Amino acid sequence: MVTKGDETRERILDRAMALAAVVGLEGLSIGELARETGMSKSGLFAHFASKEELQLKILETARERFARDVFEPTLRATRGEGRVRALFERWLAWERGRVGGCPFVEAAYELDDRPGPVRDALAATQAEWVETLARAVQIAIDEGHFRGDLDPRQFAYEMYGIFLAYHLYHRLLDADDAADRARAAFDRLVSASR
Amino acid sequence: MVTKGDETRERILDRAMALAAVVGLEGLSIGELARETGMSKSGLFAHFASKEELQLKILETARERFARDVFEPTLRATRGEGRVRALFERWLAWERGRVGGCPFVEAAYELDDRPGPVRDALAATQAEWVETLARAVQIAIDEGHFRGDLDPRQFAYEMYGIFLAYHLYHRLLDADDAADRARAAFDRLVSASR
DNA sequence: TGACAACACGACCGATCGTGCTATTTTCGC
DNA sequence: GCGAAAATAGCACGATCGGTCGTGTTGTCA
Repeated sequence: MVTKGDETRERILDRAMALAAVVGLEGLSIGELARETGMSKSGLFAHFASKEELQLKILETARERFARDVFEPTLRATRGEGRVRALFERWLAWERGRVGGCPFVEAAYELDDRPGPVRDALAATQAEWVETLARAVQIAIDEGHFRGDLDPRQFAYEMYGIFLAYHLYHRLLDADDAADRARAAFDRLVSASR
Repeated sequence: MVTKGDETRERILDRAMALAAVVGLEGLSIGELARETGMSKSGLFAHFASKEELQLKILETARERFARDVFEPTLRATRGEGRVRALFERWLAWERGRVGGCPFVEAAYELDDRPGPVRDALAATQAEWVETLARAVQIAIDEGHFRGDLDPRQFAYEMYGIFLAYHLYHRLLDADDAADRARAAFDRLVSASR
């Protein structure tokens, strides 16, 4: 059953995820999180043995929500090119929909040079996501929507790049044509793949 | 003349830039930087009035070196497509050549949601860089290397995306084909622009 | 309803944070 | 080589860091 503890735990992770997207997984402090959630620091430690475990749990939570909001809904959409397009649009919406942008991207550039279990976990989820993208592209090839000699992993690479640029233009440069540019780039990528 | 103070100042900024590329501009601590440079904390503070000023100086230093190592050498290269290609290659080399990757990229995703003068300064340099790229593309158009109806800013956007993906694949995913993928994507972009 | 586990708290630890102020050393023009 | 000026160290500050401990409160189930 779902106990009281599970609920507060969820509440904490919810705040923590939003906070981490702004200040980073490393910049997130237990004291600040306690203040934000209206709890005591020691109250938090009852749920998470250490800051590192909290960071891992944040990533895990983000992973679940990403799967729920971005990936899974596309399984009901058309296979092939339609699904690839749906993945892209939902990915953009995922970034737009949360304060601080995509927590994975924020963490990626923060942790890329800091060895440890948190970095490993993050790298694993991102590698998994890249594979997921490549698989969707492969299906589009099999369906005959995309060229037979198309490299699915190269497609995933470029798709990721378009997303990263979108993130930067949107969040740092405050460019309001960021989404237009992203879609234009993606359309070009798709067209060249047919 | 160049005094003793100027030298240590340079030395400090050198270390600080490398350090910040790993732990971030915010994660960089005065104490750690003092230890790294073999100075006392107060000794550092004689050079920088505050941590924020240090961060600004780090960005300024990075900007100078980027201009010197990436941009300026291309001015002597061919105009047009050749220069655009040279910019891309030197950009990749810039990332490869320093521990922690490109300090601008690291800072970009760290500061995008933290208002303040440091974020503003960073956003300004990146907007400037994007404009520089777009200008180089415009020249390639004028030279007849690229299509007349090509949007230089869209080109710059996609070029930036390819770089960002390269950074992520290289640093986080440890993909050793990161450079190959980047060049393949860039070649595709250039070909489609002719 | 009573017993027990789950949960949360306040107080506190040593370390480090960024940042002052003052004293000492080092450098450099004369 | 002397004296002023620049450069650096020493030391202390309040705040906060991640984390521990003992205790009280509260929810859950027999």
